[in-house]
Amino acid sequence: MLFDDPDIKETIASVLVPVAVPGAYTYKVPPGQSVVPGTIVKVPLGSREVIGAVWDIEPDAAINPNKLKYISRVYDTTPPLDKDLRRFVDWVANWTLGAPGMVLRMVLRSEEALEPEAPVPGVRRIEGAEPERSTAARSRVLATMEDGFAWTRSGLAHAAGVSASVIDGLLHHNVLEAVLLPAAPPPPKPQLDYARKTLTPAQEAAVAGLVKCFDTATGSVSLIDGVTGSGKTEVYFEAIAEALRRDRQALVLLPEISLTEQFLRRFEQRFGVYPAEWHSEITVKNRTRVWRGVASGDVRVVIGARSALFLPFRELGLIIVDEEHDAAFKQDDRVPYSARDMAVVRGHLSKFPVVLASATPSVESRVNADLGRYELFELPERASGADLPELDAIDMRVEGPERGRWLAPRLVHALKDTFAAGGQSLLFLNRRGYAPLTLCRTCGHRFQCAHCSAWLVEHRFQKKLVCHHCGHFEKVPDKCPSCQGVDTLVACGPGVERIAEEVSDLFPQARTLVLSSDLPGGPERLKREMKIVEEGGADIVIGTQLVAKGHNFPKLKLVGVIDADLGLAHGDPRAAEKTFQLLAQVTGRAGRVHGGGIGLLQTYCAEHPVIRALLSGDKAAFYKAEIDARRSAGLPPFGRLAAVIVSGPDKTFAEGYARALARAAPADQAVTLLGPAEAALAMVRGRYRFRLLAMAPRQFDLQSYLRHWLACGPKPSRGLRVQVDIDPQHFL
DNA sequence: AGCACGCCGACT
DNA sequence: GTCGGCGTGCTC
Repeated sequence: MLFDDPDIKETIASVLVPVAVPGAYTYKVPPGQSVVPGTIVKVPLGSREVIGAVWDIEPDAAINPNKLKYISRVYDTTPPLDKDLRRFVDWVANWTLGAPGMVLRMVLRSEEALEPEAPVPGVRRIEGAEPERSTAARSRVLATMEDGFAWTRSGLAHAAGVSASVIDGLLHHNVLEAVLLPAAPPPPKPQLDYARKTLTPAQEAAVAGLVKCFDTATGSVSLIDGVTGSGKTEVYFEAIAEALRRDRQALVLLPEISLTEQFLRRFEQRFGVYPAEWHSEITVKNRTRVWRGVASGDVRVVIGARSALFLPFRELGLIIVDEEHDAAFKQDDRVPYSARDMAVVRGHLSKFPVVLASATPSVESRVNADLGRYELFELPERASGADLPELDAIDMRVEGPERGRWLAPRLVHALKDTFAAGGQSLLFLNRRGYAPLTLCRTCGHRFQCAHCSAWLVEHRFQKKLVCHHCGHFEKVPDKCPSCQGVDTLVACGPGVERIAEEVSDLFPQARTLVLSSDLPGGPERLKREMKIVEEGGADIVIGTQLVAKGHNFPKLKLVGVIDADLGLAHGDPRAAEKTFQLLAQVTGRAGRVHGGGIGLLQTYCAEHPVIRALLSGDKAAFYKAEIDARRSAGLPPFGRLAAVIVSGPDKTFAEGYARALARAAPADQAVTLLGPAEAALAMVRGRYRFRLLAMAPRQFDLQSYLRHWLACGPKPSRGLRVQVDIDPQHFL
């Protein structure tokens, strides 16, 4: 036999397996089979079989040849992963200090897609055959089939307006026969000139600039900074059209699944077809279809969540990251990566343009634009010509409401006027529940979470006290657990439920609606209510941060922010930035379509740079203040870096890596290497911008510092975890 | 004794 | 990431 011949050396290949091991494993290639780098294979690993990809066909001499196993299957109908994608996987693994196999796992997320496409079962008329007994339903089916073509069972039932059992009956009586239809045809291609909109001069300029980026042989990054309603989407569409014109695929990354739906619709209006959709909640069938289509090139445009960045595009030529400042682009579990940053990397490796867009860019992107690393396109006006909302602060120390009320008189007046004029108002308060703190007026007892030190938030609708940190909840007791006093508990401070109470008190005739993620009815009800608001079926809406993005509210005239300072006081070094982004987003919704919007911010510190920048509309002032503030706080000035936490048994490797990073970093990147205990302290003091993912269970010091953190956050797990939060721009 | 659970190393 | 081995501690 061929492979017994000692003269013929067996071919071996290194294969990346989807497990957390540092590198590729070596396998023997079965005789008669051939693989190339990128070929997807199935290999035995321990007691199971896993999907992996050939990473290298160089023999690795270090492994005992007797230990080598055979590749058990070669997926030769699936195109091998191309060089750029393999480099990208390695790059991300290297950046996140993760195992390359774990990154590859994100690419191979649809095992079904590797099987050759199965033909679809269908039915066809047997020529000349007539049913013994004809019924109305049967005749409708036969009439529908007049053209002689084969149909799918459910498609035919639907078209003829009968149930599938009628078809089964006809099959049984040999009037129809079962046939196999060729698999679904590729999806229709977007039509470049289907409905091109007239663009404003600013939009045209941005489009022209982006089109030029396609000629940059090295790839480039652009930042579109456009106010809410400035028509960023129309600009993306023209960039996408350019990519398609150049026979390249395009990818649009959105931070949240809930935003995809309206994006899909708008894409359809522009290009006449729906783009492919990719996120964790699509069905297995669609997932398979999109994965295959992207790899074959049949799918030209994908709209997706961060995981879409790892799809095996055949000829990707553009990535657009919408709402680039959004923290949802960061993945915290498994491989911790920032999809926005890794999109920049993927574009760099494959030399195509990447577009970051936001009405409130992150500080690091703004700095990159200021330094000329990114092209900057500004869209300062609304595309509809509507004015930006007029914003004003209500200083609660001067014109606050009476005790026990939360809406300042001026805001109440504005609500009254807006309601009288038939406009819609939104009261924004980023605090779920009725009241953030409950205490006993007799003994001062405060309700605290048993698992962490956070206050318990009263939820009056649900009659519960809930910890918003870890999810713990208990029933609202009828007497104080400390002094046994009856009816002594008082709610302190407002939550959306309490604001709603005040609103129905003040405006009993108005249609009010609370939008908060924790209300009974779940996501479906929320979706319905969003729609009601969209259609103008509510006069006063009280909402938490989920009203900040997504749906467009055309009738919205007034936005009142209840506690504009909320979030500014926290230790989070990004607090100012996050607050600015959130408030700019939510107030930007007022008068978005028809203009004439008003925003009122209730605040206790009207001089805060965030509030001042919001009121003046001078974004540049905000960014300047923020960069200065970080500098004087000893934080890395450009919002890019921060710290590398090293913990776990394999410290040597991570420390070596961290030192190399520190050495390679330019002078403006204060890379700091912290041991676990220092890291814990630094985090408690809010000195560094990093997140803790997990840590080795044996790090006692760290655990005692962070008991609270651990009680609420991710479970400790063994092994090495390192979080690097550094802009990769310098390392490209 | 029997097994549930957590820890840990191995996986080519 | 997943499996299997092993020790600990608790229950039918």
